[in-house]
Amino acid sequence: MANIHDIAKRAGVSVSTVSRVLNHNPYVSESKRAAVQRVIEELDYTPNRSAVDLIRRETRSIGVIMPYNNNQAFDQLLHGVLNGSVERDYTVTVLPTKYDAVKELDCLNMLKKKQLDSIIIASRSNAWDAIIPYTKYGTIIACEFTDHPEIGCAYIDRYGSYVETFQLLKNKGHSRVAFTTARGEESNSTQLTLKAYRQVFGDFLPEYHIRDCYGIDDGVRAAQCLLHSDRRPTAVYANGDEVAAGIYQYARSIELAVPDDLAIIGQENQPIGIGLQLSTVNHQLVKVGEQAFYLAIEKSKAKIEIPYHILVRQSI
Amino acid sequence: MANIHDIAKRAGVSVSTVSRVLNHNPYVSESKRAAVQRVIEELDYTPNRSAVDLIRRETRSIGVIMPYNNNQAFDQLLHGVLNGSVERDYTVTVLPTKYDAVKELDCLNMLKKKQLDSIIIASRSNAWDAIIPYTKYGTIIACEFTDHPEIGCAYIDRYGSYVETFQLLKNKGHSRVAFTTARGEESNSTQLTLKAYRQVFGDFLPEYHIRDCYGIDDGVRAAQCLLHSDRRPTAVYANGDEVAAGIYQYARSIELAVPDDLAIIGQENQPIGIGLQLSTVNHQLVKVGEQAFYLAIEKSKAKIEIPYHILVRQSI
DNA sequence: CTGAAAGCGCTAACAC
DNA sequence: GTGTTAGCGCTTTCAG
Repeated sequence: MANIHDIAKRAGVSVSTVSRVLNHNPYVSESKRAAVQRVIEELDYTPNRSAVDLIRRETRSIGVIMPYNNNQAFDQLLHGVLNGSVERDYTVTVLPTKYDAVKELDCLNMLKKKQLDSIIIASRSNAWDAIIPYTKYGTIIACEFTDHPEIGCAYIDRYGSYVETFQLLKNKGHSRVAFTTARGEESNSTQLTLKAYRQVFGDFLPEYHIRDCYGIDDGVRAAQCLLHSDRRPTAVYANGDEVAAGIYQYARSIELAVPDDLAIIGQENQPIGIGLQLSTVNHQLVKVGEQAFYLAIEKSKAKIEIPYHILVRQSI
Repeated sequence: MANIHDIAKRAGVSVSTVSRVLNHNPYVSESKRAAVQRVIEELDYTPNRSAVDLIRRETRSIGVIMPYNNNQAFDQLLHGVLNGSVERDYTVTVLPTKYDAVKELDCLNMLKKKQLDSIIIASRSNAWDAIIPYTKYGTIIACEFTDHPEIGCAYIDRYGSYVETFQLLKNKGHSRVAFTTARGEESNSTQLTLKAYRQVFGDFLPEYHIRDCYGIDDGVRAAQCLLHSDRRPTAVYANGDEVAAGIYQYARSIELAVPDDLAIIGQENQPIGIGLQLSTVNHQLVKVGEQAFYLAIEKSKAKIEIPYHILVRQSI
């Protein structure tokens, strides 16, 4: 493969001139520019990206830390990041961690290797204290709120969203309200869900909290646990529309009417919920991803809140 | 940031020795190795990845070309690729093209820039003739069969799968069979679907082919077109379980019984189909992705077929 | 075992 | 405008 010297020699100019035409530097005569351009095409030359990155000290590529990629919510987020990357000609690398804290740190270390300019954390396992030191090596953007000054945030007011949703259910006369979460108390979302629940309803039966919910099948499992209880809940707030769909389906299968016997509301406005006419709260994760991307490339430490919308359809 | 020279100086050795310990070269005395190691920790040193890539002439990172990331099928494939990458310590970059042929070529060009060692094509817009030239710069793996000797393939026998599915429907007594596809004739899958259909049923009513189907809502739309026709189909083969779910739902909403009034079979064994007990043909896209990954890192040009499975559940 | 030295391919002062 | 030159941070002969 030809390099910049080959081009220079063949075009009868210096490497600086070649570099200048490559980088659209205006201080090149039209004749030399044309000559260089011609040779570039003749030799089918393309600059070596590693060499450019090395000397420029940046890669124009960013990473997205997410536990899984086969998850609707993370996928929406990634979609937003990709939208931005296409727009601004960045490259995005997906960094799956499966919630392994050590692996997560390895990913952050790519900043130090100068392999990535910045990293967007869709969800994390490490405490902020363990993450902060890496801000020394590159930009770190969180998709949740944290007041640490070194971290830019594109976040949703989850606590507000959860409180508002539970309040909505309460206003509709529900007092026995169950809910599902993905992870347990180690998760920020779960913590906020619990806090919001207590804020609205006070204490709750532990059996009203179903964990490890990700997809439809988990929703079915949740419904099985919930709907045969003596104190069957009259409403459930699911942590995603797929989970909500599973609950819906199981409820229907045992002849419960939605929303009369059981009100259901999900999250993220996913396709399946649209189809089933399930109410949902749309956290606009695609927008969160887009915003996170822009914060990342601007090396911003701003805290940007993305508004959420509660969509009331047939299921509550 | 410290570099290899700083480490060498401070440890009282040459850069070669530092490089050796970095790369676990056995020809280093224990004492020097220890000294170097200590300084590396003292100075919190990590090798610069661009410099390493530049001189090694490889990046240990691969790209995945896919039109969208918010698509269940591509997502499964990507998931497989990521599985492999975690295992073998590679990095994966997602290259969304939105089926823009020019953008697709730009992505392939990352091989030439030496930014990526190889590229997996999940779905393409360009003809093979336009793609082949890039094999000169790196490994290209396809997730479909092509007999070109320069391209490694991890593929499913789609034609066989489609024929078998249509035949299954025919054996069950269906003669009015409709089907959905994502893209039109420019797509390989669509072409094979049409070919398989003709093989089993001979010619068909154009109205039995619904295009642009990706999610549940497209399934609903397809059902609306299909189910009010004079020659209403008695079965439909959907190009994904989400689409199948949309069809299922609409059918139920107009009081059609599944499978008695309408048989439905989807593809990819997606969560929604499991929930709805829809029959499906599982093309094992995660395995396709994993296999594609291994072909990529081994720079293999092998053609590996991944078996598919027809899962008969309640809907046919 | 160890070190000197020659690059990898490119950018960016700096001098003309 | 243009060329010379000094790196960027690393690996890898090649001698010793």
